[in-house]
Amino acid sequence: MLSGSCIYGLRAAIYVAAHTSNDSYVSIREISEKLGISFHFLTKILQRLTEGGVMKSHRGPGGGVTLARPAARISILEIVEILDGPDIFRSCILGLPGCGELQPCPLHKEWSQYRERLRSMFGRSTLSRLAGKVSEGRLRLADVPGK
Amino acid sequence: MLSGSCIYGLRAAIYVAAHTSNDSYVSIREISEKLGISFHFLTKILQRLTEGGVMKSHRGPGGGVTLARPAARISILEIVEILDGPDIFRSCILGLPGCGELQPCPLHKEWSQYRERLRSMFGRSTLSRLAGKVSEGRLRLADVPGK
DNA sequence: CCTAATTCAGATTAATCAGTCTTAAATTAA
DNA sequence: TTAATTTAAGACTGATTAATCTGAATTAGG
Ligand code: FES
Ligand code: FES
Repeated sequence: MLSGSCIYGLRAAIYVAAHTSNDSYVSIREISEKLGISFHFLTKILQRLTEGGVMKSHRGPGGGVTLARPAARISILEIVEILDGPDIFRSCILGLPGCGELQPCPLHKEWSQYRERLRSMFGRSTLSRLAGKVSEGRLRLADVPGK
Repeated sequence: MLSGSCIYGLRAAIYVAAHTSNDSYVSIREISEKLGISFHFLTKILQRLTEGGVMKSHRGPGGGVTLARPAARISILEIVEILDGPDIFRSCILGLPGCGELQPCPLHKEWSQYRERLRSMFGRSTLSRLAGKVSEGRLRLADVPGK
């Protein structure tokens, strides 16, 4: 469903939202260790989120990344569209070009409906709500829960 | 969402359902040309569908593949699970192991709901209904509609 | 029996994605 | 100014998937 990069980016973003307060920076090294993601790989993914306007970064001691906006105004839809491209919510389930514009495929009616629901569900899921769940509840972001 | 092989397999299966009557065989060459899919690649995909019990094949002149059962009793869910594995409707959206068994991730509640809806939608979509749409309506299975 | 048509099987290549490694640039603090 | 810390950038390797190619096995028809 989602690419590996996208999954890592989402988990990292939720982690940052849950572990940052008033614009403090979290180092990529810490995120990679806590979530069990390769450091260098994660660096590139977070760079793309920074370019995409979801995060901002700072170099040097005490640096790292943090959210570019309040977590309540960042949806996972935005992150998914940055990392996997905006077409995953627009493309044909049978891989045919021009879904919605040209002749539909036999699954178009059902699929486009479902696709739109998933999109809006992603749009409603903000980082603050997800991070809140992680902080308060008994939810996990990594295989071995390292808090 | 679905792998390339799976998309090809679905389109081919719908094509067969729409172009076969009372157990006549359709050659893989014909399917590959009409749908614009590499012949040898499609051969392997249809082999897996044959092993999976969805199709049966016959060699020699006049041979080819055909559905192993009436099209009304083959759902695209079955095809997807053969070609992409049964886990795509069971796995965590954040890629964590043990979805539904271990601690849930922050998106589990929403995701597992939509996942189940998609699964049942696929289960309700039989080859006969889809092939019917293709035959009667103005729907397409290939980029350049070659009937 | 012979030939053409066809699926089956395996090896090989190409492309994409995931992950690693090395070095540079920026920043902070002593 | 120097050293330590951190992200940025790019080259490189490895794994998985997609696609191609070659040849064998099976079958129908003359
Ligand atoms: S044309 Fe296939 S889903 Fe829209
Ligand atoms: S644990 Fe993530 S979707 Fe179930």
